[in-house]
Amino acid sequence: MMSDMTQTTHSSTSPGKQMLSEQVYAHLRDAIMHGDYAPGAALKPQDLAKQQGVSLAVVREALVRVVGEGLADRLPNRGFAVPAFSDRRWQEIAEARRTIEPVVLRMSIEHGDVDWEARVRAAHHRLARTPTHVPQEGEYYSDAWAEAHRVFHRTLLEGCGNPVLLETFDRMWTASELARRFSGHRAPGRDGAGEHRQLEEAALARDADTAAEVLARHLTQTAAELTGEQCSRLVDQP
Amino acid sequence: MMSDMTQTTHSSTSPGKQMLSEQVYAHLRDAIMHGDYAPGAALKPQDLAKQQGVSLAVVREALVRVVGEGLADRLPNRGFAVPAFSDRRWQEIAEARRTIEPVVLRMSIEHGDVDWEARVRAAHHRLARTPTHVPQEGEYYSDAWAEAHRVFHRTLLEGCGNPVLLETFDRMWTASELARRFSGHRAPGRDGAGEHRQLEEAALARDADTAAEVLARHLTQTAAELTGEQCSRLVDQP
DNA sequence: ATCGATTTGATAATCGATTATTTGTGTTAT
DNA sequence: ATAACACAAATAATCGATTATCAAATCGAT
Repeated sequence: MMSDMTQTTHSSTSPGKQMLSEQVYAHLRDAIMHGDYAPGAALKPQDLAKQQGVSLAVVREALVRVVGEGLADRLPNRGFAVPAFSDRRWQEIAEARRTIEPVVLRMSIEHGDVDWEARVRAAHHRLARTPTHVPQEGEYYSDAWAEAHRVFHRTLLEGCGNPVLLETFDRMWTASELARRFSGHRAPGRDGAGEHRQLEEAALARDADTAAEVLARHLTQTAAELTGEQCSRLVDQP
Repeated sequence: MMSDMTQTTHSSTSPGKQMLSEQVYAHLRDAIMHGDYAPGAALKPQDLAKQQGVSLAVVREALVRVVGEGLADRLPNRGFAVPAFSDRRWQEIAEARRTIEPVVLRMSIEHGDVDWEARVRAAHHRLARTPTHVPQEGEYYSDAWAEAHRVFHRTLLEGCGNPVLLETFDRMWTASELARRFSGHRAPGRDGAGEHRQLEEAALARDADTAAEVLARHLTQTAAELTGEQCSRLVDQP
C-alpha cells in the first residue's frame, strides 16, 4: 500500500510529520485489529523494520506500546507475537464488559447533557445507516461499520464525563474486538440493529434501568454467540 | 541439570537474569511511585541511561512502557515527564474507583471460594499489623503499609476470578496512589483501620450489600480528604 | 535406533553514534 | 524599547552495527 515516506514535508496539512514511532505504532495497531496477522503469529522486528522502511528502534518502541495495550504478547527473549485468545479469555473480557459498562451507562444517562443527547442521536444515525457488510471488503463486518459501532457504544457512555472510565471502556473494547476478530465468527442472525435502537431510545428517554438492562443483555448475547459458535440456540430477542 | 553458571554482569541479588529494559522499567516505576521525582519533572533519557549504566534504547523502552501505564506523560519532541495531577484529575480517578470497585466487590463476594476467604483474612491481618508510618522513612505512609494496603484491597476483589477486572483495578490503583502521593496529603484523622475491618467482616460474612456500601464510603471519604485538604494548601496547576 | 550433549543458525536485545527538533540567547531593525 | 530574526546549545529521535540468547539441527554414545 501507499506508505508515506515523505521526510519532513512541512507543507501539507494532514499527513503530518509526527514521530516515526507513532506512524509505525498506528500501522501496527490497525493491522492487528484488521486481522492482517493470524493469532499467535510472530511479529518480527526485522521484517517490520524493512517492510516499513524504518530502524529497529522505532519498531521496537511501537511493539512495546502495542503490548501495553494488550494487542500483542511479549515472550521474554522470544520476541513479540499476536495474542492467541482462548475461549476463556474471551469469556473474561465479555464478563468484564457486562460488569462495568451498564454501571457507566447509568452514570452517563444521569449526567449527560443536551450535547451528549445530540451526539448519541448522531452516532446511532450513522450506525444505522452504515451497511454491516461490504462484499469487496471480505467476510467480516466492514471497517466503516465496526468504527460506527464503536463510536455509538462509546458515545452512549460519554455522558458520564469521566475520562478514566472512558479509557477503561476503550481498553475493553479493543480487547473485545480483537477477540471477536479471532473467533472466526460471522454475522449472527440476531437483531443487533434493534438492540441498538432500544439502547438509543432508553438513553434519550433517561431510562437508566431499561438502558442498563438492554446493554447487559446485548453484551451477554454477543458473548453467547462467539463462545457457542455452532449453536443455533437462538436468541430470544424479537 | 545445568547449574547457574551465568553470572550476570554486576547484579548482586539472586533472581538474576531479566531483560535490562525490565529492570530499568521496574526501577523507574518504583521511583515515580515512591515520589522520587517531583510532579511535572522531566525524565531525561540521557541522565537515566548514565545513572543506570545502560543504553538509551532500554531507557526509552522503559519510558514508553511507563507512559503506557499512565505513570508518565510524553510530550511530542519534548521528551518524557512525570505527570502533574490536577485536582480534577484526582476527582475523576476517585469517581471511577467508586463506580467500579463496589460492583467488582459484589461479584467477588458472590464467587469467591474458601481459598479467597483465607487470603482476605491473611491480607487484613498483615495490613492491621503493619505500622502506617515509620519515622525514618519520611513523612508519608510507609512503603510496607502502602503495599499491604494495596494487597488487601486487591485481595478483596480477587474473588471475582476475572483477570480483566483485576487488571482494571490495578491501573486505577496505580493512578490513585500516584495522585495521592502528589497531593501532599498527610495522615488523616479518620479511622481507616476500622473501615478495613468492616470490609473484611462484611466480605467474609458474604454480605455483599454492606461490603459494597462500606467500600463506596471508604473511597468517597478518601477522595474527600484529599480534595478537602487541598483547599488549605492551594494548588495552582490547572 | 534412541537419548543426550553440542554445534549452528536465526533473531532478540543492546549499544554507540548520527540526525533532527526545540529552546534559549543575542543581535539588529523598527 | 520592543519585536523579529538568526545563531547556538541541549536533547529527542533515529539509525547501523554488535552482542547475547534461544530453538532447531547435528553428532556421538549407549
